[in-house]
Amino acid sequence: MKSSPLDAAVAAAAALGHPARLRTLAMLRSGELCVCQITAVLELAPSTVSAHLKDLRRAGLVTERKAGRWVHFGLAREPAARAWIAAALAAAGDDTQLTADARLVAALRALPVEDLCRTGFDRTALGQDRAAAAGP
Amino acid sequence: MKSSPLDAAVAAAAALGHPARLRTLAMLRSGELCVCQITAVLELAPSTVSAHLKDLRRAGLVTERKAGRWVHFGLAREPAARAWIAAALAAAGDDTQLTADARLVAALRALPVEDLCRTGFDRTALGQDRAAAAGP
DNA sequence: ACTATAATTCGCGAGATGACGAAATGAAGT
DNA sequence: ACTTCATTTCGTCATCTCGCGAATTATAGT
Repeated sequence: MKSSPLDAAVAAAAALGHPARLRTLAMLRSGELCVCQITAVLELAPSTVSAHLKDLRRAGLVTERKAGRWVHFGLAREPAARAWIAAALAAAGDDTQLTADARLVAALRALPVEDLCRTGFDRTALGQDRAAAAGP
Repeated sequence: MKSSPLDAAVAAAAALGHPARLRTLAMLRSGELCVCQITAVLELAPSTVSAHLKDLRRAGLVTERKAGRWVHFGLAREPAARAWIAAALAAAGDDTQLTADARLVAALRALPVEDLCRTGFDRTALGQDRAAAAGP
């Protein structure tokens, strides 16, 4: 397997060239997330999200950490990866979609992971107090 | 027109996610080039190169300047574009393909454009002093 | 006008990509 | 062992991408 620097750069750029993957990277800025959390935000099938995360990992943009039943993903810490992500997110800037995702992620983090993965996430509860969302 | 910052970033990344387009951007670091010059280096059909350049232009990574019969392309000067290109070329680093392309471009620039576009470029003319370095 | 030619557009075929649901995998909890 | 459930893998389908050659457009020179 010969993977030239050019191929690596092309792979990284291609991985960034999809809204779901770019949104995922933006979400991970606030810390690690498990697949079900990312799935809840993107509103895609779990298998689809898993495939996207696989792409990001193969491009070296993301790290994978298995913790029991869940798999947590985080931003890769290699300089090349950080440069790519910085460039991409600087270009995306203050996109409304990304900021909405970030808000949703913040709400998600306040919930126990188990509840989220089981039931999905009720997006209508966002505007209100988080305690209400944690209720019945 | 519905072009969010996220869409723009995705488009830019997708444009970078192809070896021919990334090689083109690398070539343009040394200055403007016309389509036939880029075609000579990439060794693709003119229609294919034209399509790639269209992609790069629509992504805002490249500028187009018509000068008589020829169309000259150069790197876009917008900050966002420069950031993308810098990130990509830093990641590609000192790729052998890119350096070979750069050498070929240098030779091309020494020729009058008319001769090049007419006959294509005889790559064996480079062979005298460069074939050993370029490999078989 | 006429020709030559740089470049683009068009149409097509082959292959890659992205979405999904169903089934398989693997780690906890009972 | 059995069940539960988060995640992945697999099969499939629709769509997009990339390459080419042929036809078209546009500009320069005669």
